[in-house]
Amino acid sequence: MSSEQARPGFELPLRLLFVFRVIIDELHERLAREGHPDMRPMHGFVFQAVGPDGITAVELGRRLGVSKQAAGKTVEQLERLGYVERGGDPADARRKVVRLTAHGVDGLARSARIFDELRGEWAERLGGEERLRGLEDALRTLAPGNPFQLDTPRWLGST
Amino acid sequence: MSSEQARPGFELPLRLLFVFRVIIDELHERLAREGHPDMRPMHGFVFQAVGPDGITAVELGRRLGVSKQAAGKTVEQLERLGYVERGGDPADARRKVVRLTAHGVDGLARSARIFDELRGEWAERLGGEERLRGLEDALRTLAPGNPFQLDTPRWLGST
DNA sequence: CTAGAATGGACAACCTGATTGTCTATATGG
DNA sequence: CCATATAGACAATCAGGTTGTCCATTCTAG
Repeated sequence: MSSEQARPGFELPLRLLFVFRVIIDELHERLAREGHPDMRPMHGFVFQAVGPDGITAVELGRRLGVSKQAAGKTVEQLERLGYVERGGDPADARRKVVRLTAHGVDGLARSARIFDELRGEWAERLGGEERLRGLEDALRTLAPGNPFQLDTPRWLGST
Repeated sequence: MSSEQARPGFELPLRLLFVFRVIIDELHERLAREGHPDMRPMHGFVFQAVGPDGITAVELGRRLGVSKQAAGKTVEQLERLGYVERGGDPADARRKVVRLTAHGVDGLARSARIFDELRGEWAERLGGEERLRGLEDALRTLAPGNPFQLDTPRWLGST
């Protein structure tokens, strides 16, 4: 009985990207207000990869899906911004371990807190936590894998 | 009665991006099999902007959120790949209008068809067209705007 | 009608972020 | 103990984007 007009197939992917952008923009707007105006969308992924134990440039490159040189340059920038620092590994003189500074830990913690706040707002907007869970579940159903390993940077860009 | 464990706020955005990637990868895998191995994620946006009437480099740049020079370079590449061609505008000697070639129209049509096929598969995976509509509606609720104007390329990249 | 402003396009220089290739130093395992 | 693998540094290069400049054409006020 309903009108059952077909929706175009490109709507879903466009919406997915658009909502992602809106969310990330909102996150970084709030981060900027809380003392992290230099944080960029990619930094969260890097911080996550660095983790509490630190990481080497080579391993970071692997996780992010880029060359070790590219990972090294990213680390240099983050070092300049005061988010990470590099130190030698006493157990292996070849390795230089990248670790989060206090500032980096702060940025990571604030990101997590803001994401959780935002999640509450999304749930409210959708009319309840259940709806939000339903959304997340639907997305998991469509793409069950682990969404973490992101080499996404240049994936989109390549014209 | 349910366990009600809190989900982290970063799950949703990560899932959104991940599903987007999976969808776009699937699209381009099928496009490659159908004679368009050179099409890239960005091309769809460009084709859409070019449209049936053609467009100038300046206008394309505006729509894509990049400089006219960048838009011009993109057009050069698409021209080299045989997707578009440039011709003069008899009504305005300054303008050079970019138009889709037959090959470009074919690519655009196949993209639309594949997206629609994929949409059917997603609906089935989710357990029905209604579920898919619910997903799309939820995304619209979270970010109501027009998802089209995408300057997304370097938005993510900026380290 | 015409002079000045606005527009479309081309060209050049430069920046950034990535890539590959090469080199050295250090570990590791047969 | 030597051969191989690994971590990191350095250099050259590339791709995609930006700004700045210039010219041709069109539009618009006087």
